Amino acid sequence: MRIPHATTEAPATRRPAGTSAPSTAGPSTIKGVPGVHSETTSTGARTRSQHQRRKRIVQAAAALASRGGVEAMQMRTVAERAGVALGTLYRYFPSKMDLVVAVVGEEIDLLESSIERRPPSATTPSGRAVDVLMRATRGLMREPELADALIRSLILAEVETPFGDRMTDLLLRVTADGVTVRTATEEQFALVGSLSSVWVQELLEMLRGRRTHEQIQRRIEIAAARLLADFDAPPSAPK
Amino acid sequence: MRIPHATTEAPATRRPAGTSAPSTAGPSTIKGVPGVHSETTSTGARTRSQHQRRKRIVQAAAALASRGGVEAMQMRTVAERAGVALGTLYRYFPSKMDLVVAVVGEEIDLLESSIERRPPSATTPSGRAVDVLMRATRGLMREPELADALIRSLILAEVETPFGDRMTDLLLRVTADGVTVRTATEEQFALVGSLSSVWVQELLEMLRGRRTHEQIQRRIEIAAARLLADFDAPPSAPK
DNA sequence: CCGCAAACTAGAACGGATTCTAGTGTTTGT
DNA sequence: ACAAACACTAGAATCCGTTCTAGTTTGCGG
Repeated sequence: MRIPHATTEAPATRRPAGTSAPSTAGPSTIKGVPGVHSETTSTGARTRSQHQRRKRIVQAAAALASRGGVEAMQMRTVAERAGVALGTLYRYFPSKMDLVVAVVGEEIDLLESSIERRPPSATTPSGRAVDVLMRATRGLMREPELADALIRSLILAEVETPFGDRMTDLLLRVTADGVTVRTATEEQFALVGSLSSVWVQELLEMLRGRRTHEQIQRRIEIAAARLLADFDAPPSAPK
Repeated sequence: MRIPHATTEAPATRRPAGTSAPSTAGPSTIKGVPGVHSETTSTGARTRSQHQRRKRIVQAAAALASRGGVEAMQMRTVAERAGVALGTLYRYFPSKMDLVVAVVGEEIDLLESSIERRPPSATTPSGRAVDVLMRATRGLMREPELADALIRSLILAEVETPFGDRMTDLLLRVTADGVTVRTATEEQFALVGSLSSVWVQELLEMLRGRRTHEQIQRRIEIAAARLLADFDAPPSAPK
């Protein structure tokens, strides 16, 4: 029998030692959780312990990435810090990128709730859009290494990109009152999406050290003023 | 600033060991190398042979990338196909990314000369911009694997890449008559740059299979109409 | 022709992501 | 309670980018 390597802070797994189920808050669509092929009937306790394991992994990953960027976030190290075996880490996140995406998800959640807590106060739609984007920029740039890792990885993602889409949705909500992804016209969607594209690229330029905060703000303002002109003063509505 | 024509690089000295440079020298750290960019046969055979070697390398890389993408473009394989040793390959291109950048450079050269040969015929600046961007899109999508590899790699690049900049310059030239990177106002530059950003992101979406050719065209048109409105009908100069 | 320095070659070595192996708990169905 | 199924672990193995080593070739100045 193997002795539990107590080297890390979380030996884990021996005993889930959990409390009563708190009804598992949070997003139920967990991506890399093992045991997917099993029917839904299974497991109350297992799920919880797995939940915690996953959480520890993501936390360890974020901590490593926040200083040193992706390079510092090595799979072996993440596994070690999280107190799981490398194979287990790969069971939860089939690739490094999946792990990065998970970390990003948390960041976006943060921004979203921040905006709910304190909505943009500008009077014009484009003003509110700029507000949101600059707030997102500041939030991301608080941990440049992390931001760098996250942005790049998301752009690379083969499939779904929760980033651009969620940001577009966010912008849509703060610019056009009551409009959501489902009710927006093709044109509205394209325009807000374009603004989001511009922001992403500007962010990248900033991470490359080719933009200052002020330059980004200026350029976003210029782009927003043009792209969202119809939102600010709808042509169908007289002034 | 350095050279306007990065198409002629030459072997440079090795970069320092240790971690990969975070944001140091760009892809073309040119060091004192016998007149490579000169057609003059002064120093003779060596230069020419190096030129050819470089060409063979880039061709081999492009050929490999055009099917199979970046993954298929393995440094060992490139070296083998080009008939050079791995060490030599690394002397010419200090990293895989530098090689990718070189391949992209050729693609952009192609587009540039195509545009010189047959300039966009639309009457409005935004129309010409859309023309150029769609032509670039078609050109790139002719080799989707290659395009995918190139675009992603370039966006990921730590350092500056000639991609966005050259495209922006190109757009500037076809939209505002006689305006170049050096003479454009900050606003013009920001607007054209934004359009370029939108295009890049749309291209990415297409590569992800989330856009058709027509959708891209539509969205680019929408964005261009707004972003380049002042170019189409300058507020200061009545038509 | 000589010798030097840079460029080239073949191949080993190294590092990090990803995969594979074998074995040890742990959960679940009956 | 027992066995099949599954989650986990430690560690070896593999793949590919990059670096390093040692020896060979090439071109140029003298």
